[in-house]
Amino acid sequence: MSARLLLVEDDDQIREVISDYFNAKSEGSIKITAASDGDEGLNLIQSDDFDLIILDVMLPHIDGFTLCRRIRSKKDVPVLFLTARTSEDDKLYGYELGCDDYITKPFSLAELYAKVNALLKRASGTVSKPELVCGNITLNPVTLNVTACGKDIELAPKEFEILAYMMKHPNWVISRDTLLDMIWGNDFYGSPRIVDNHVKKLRCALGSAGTQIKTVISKGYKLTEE
Amino acid sequence: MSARLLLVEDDDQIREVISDYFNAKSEGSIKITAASDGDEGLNLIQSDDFDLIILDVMLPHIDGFTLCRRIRSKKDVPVLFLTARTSEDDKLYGYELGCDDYITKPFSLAELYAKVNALLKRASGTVSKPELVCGNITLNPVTLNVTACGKDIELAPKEFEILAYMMKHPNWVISRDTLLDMIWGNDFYGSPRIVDNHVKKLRCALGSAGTQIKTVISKGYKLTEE
DNA sequence: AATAATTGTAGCATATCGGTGATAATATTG
DNA sequence: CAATATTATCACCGATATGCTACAATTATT
Repeated sequence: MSARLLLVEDDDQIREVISDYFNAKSEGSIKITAASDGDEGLNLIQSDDFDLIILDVMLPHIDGFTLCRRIRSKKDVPVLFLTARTSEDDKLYGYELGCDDYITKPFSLAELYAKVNALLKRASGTVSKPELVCGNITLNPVTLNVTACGKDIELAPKEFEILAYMMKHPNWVISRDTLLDMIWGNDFYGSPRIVDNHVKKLRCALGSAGTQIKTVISKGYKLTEE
Repeated sequence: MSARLLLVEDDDQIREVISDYFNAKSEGSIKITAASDGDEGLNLIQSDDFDLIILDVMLPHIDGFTLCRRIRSKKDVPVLFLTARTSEDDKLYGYELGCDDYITKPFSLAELYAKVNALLKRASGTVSKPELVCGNITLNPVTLNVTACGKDIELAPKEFEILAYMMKHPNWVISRDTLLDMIWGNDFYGSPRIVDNHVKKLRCALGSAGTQIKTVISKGYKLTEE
């Protein structure tokens, strides 16, 4: 899958960091064009086609939401907002996000990358069913796709179900018994150690994102964003 | 299920967006009445019955927590706070939530909708335990997460149980024997000094919030809000 | 039916936790 | 201030929980 992104961001440093990261991580399959202000961004949108636009809410001269509306009047392209937490909360939450999404600063590049991939996939698909995202992992309950660090992952059924349950309850400490109840059902009378086993395989399958599954001794497991 | 909601929020736009969303989504089964300031809200509460109140913490003239206390003096109705993240965190933590909950901006309308439904269900049903808060410490009996000064804390089982017991009885002086009974059970015949040991580790784990556990000489321990 | 993939079991290695006792530090009492 | 009682802290080792591996049993696929 190849995609073209437009990044509208006034801070030179951030622009560069994001561009570099995406170039390296996607190995060229994602191409980023950068604009430093709204006008430049609008011009690029008219002359080029993009699959996704990353938009800083705080831009000089024009704010991201206004720019977004202008973009929408020309093209129907998904927008991912970059926003600082306090200052733009109110506007953001009054804004009808539609099929868009937002990410609040500070954020990790990996997180941004994961979210972008999720949005791209969502946009290319049919329905805009919300995708579960937790740190570097995404799980789509409709398409049943799982990605870790932007890459597609194949999971065995049990592994998938465990991950899905955890993704629905991020940061919850989930006991082995709970998992046995929810996934195996009431008619399973084996040892809870079986959960360990599948969790182990799940961690492996997730690669470096496997560390997001934390063990909480004597309690169970917990899926975290890091 | 049909429910009446009161929304107290000064921003016209937000009020409208929320009202519209709930009307559309619930297909009329949830009726929202909106108030733009605290006084109007109080009047409505006296004249009407509501199943849930959504309260912006930042209101002109009066803050949400104060308003909430006044509401409580009249009616025992669950309250959902809307709060921006950084600015109101401290107050929120110090506030005894009771059967209430809060949601931080920015949030999606779907998220708010889900939370409201959860609260309504909880209120109509029996009980679902809310998060315990004491000073800078929070403990969620459902997710088993513990935070101190806003940061997630990892606790060993015994430490967790001791803290949980104390959080359920803030400001009580709890004897070592009581803790031994409640946590170790009747089949423990060692020395009560063991409690000291775990309390020590607990204090360490809590970092600067560890000072909230006070020793009451010859009596036991006490968890305070400072 | 044969093969492959997945699931469940068992056991050992390893990390973490819990309890003990001694000693230091602190508070209380006379 | 000295004597006493109470609590804090530490290091140690046994107990417990988890990670990991290999293999058997089951199920799905061809």
